Amino acid sequence: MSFLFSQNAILLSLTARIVSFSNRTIRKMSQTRFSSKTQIPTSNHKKNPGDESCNGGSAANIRVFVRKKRAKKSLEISPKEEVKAEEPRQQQLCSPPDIEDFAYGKKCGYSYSTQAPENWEKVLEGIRRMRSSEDAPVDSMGCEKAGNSLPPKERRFAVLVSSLLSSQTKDHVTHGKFKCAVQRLLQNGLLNPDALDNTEEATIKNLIYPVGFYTRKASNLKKIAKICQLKYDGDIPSTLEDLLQLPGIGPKMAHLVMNVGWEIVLGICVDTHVHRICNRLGWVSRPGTKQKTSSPEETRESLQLWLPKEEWVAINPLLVGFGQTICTPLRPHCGTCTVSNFCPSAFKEISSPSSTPKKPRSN
DNA sequence: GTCCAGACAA
DNA sequence: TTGTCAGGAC
Repeated sequence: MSFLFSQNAILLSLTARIVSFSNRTIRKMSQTRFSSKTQIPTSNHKKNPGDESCNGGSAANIRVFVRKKRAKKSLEISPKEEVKAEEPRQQQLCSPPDIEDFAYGKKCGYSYSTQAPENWEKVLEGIRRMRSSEDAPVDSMGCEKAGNSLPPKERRFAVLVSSLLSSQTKDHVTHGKFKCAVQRLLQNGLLNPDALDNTEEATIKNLIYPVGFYTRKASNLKKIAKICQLKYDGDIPSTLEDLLQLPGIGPKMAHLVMNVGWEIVLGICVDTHVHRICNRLGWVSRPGTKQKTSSPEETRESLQLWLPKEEWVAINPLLVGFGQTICTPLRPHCGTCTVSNFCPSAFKEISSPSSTPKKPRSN
């Protein structure tokens, strides 16, 4: 009984996590200049095309790692050293950017627009107000809430596992299933790499069912556990590039885990909601054009050039929740959106007849 | 039948 | 770039 209570307590205590984390991050960022490890990792650091030297997380860098990852036919232990040997890094060819320096990209000769869009602060504030009720699925789930009461190493692994399980799910339908899956792993003592590594894939699959793509996720979880055991002493990788080497971890997840697991802000975690909303608002564009960005990675690169770093962590849950309830992919509820007057895309897509925001299901 | 969400393979 | 993955809502 007390065991079950403690499990529930862990899950319940997760809610406070993101608030304290965001506050800590903002405090930390306002107190310190960027160390080499927390460089803003955008391509605006490049002095010329092909110069990957400035940071560990530019979109170009990520594309290189993703290509390498895809080139691997086997998903076994990642060739971390090999990758690093191929691409020796020099630190910081460009000077570190100021948080306020929106023109930083221009300084480095990059062609993305570095102009902060007009009224972006009013829009963000308006979205914050719309989101104040915290009724979006993202407010009650999310990997940042995982393993809050665990020791740091286990908490980081829990964050990684939760990220993997929660991704690629239709949130308002499946977030209950996701939470149950994490809880089942926890209750079976499987929220650590050692146990997970020694558990049959079929068992993991049964425990995480019915989260989306459970078969592939079970397989990836086991591989990740093995890699963490063998290469990172039971911890998770601490750099963006090493995280990207893990099976099933792409740019979005890697940034999320760096932000939440390691509390190191290397970039904005851009998922489909952030990507869609930033484009609808006209906040991002393809380099040298006014066209919409074509991928979340391109959105991240463009957004990072002007959005102050204080907002980098908070913008994801803010826009994800907004995208889940009001600025939905299909039939956005422009009628109830209080910032539609600032949105160039408002009322241009077919709105739902009622124009009322979709309430997330509470399953 | 279409959509969703992110990684991956072809 | 496109299809696949899982399965429920619409």
